[in-house]
Amino acid sequence: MEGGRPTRLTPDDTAVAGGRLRNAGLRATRPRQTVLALLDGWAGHHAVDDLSAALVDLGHRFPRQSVYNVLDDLVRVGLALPADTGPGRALYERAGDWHHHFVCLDCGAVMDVPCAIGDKPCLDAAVPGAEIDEAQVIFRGRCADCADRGPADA
Amino acid sequence: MEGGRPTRLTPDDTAVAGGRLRNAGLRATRPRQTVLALLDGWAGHHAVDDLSAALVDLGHRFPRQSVYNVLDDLVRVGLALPADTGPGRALYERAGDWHHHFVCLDCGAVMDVPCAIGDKPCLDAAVPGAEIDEAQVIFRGRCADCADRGPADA
DNA sequence: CTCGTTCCTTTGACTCCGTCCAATCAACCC
DNA sequence: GGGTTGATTGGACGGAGTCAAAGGAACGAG
Repeated sequence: MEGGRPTRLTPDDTAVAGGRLRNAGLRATRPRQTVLALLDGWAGHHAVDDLSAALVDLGHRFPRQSVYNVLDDLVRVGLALPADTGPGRALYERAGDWHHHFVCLDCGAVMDVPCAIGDKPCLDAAVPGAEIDEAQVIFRGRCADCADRGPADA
Repeated sequence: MEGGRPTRLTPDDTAVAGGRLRNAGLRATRPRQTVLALLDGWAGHHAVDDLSAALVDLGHRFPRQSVYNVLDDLVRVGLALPADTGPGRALYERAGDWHHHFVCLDCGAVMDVPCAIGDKPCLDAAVPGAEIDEAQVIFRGRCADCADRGPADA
């Protein structure tokens, strides 16, 4: 799997992240650069706590609130995406093609599902008068690993 | 809208609910009968706290945990549905036709969106080896009321 | 009807995620 | 290199959901 959790962030990484931030109209502060660089090098879906822990491992300790602030900003300008997987703690992922998510009911794994359309909104709904921005699909079931392990046990 | 919050629960209501519980393989305990009767007579999507408050108004005070337990059981046997609307507090609704949800980004209103198929899974996904039980769609945008109130203000 | 087993309910405290607020500090513009 | 604007920080708060243990109720058998 490409994009495993980065083991270090080079000055280049943060510099690139800074440019992208400024391009998006955001100030290139250290927390933002760091979080964005981390997210860019780390595929998958990550809870705020996981991101915080990863940052600590990389030598950057930020308060919880800073991570929340940064993620809110990144989502607002489209540099990060909130990964909809239903109730529970929020997950974030780096920006990319519009896609959906499959959630395993057994092990909780989350994986991307390519969207047939690739842009949003990719489905239409019969809601009179409403403006639909996006249609997010959550597939639920049992992933290949769990399906192999047994018909329906715990 | 039919099915506004019930103002009372008759002995008949709870008796009927008891029968449905036993049919589903559950013991017909008082909390279960009461919650199920309330849910059946109350269309829409309700948070656990809202249900608790409604129960108090009806003269039934149950601990939070009892409501959680009952809802878990009802969902497990298919007498209630968790209404997927993304991160945040969990919403529940009475069982019925399989459908999706539209969430207004401005006012937070949740409304049902009929599913074209009406059964699950209503969409397919390219997840090799996985068993897909359901595909839940969350539409996001601005509801008719909010769209009328202004182009894109707060 | 009564007993007994099994399952459910209840109680309280606890954990975790996310938010609010005020004060300090840094980034960008000139 | 200052000044202004905006972001970061830290502590405290609230709310949703969970865990474990003890008491109580529902159903079936006798």
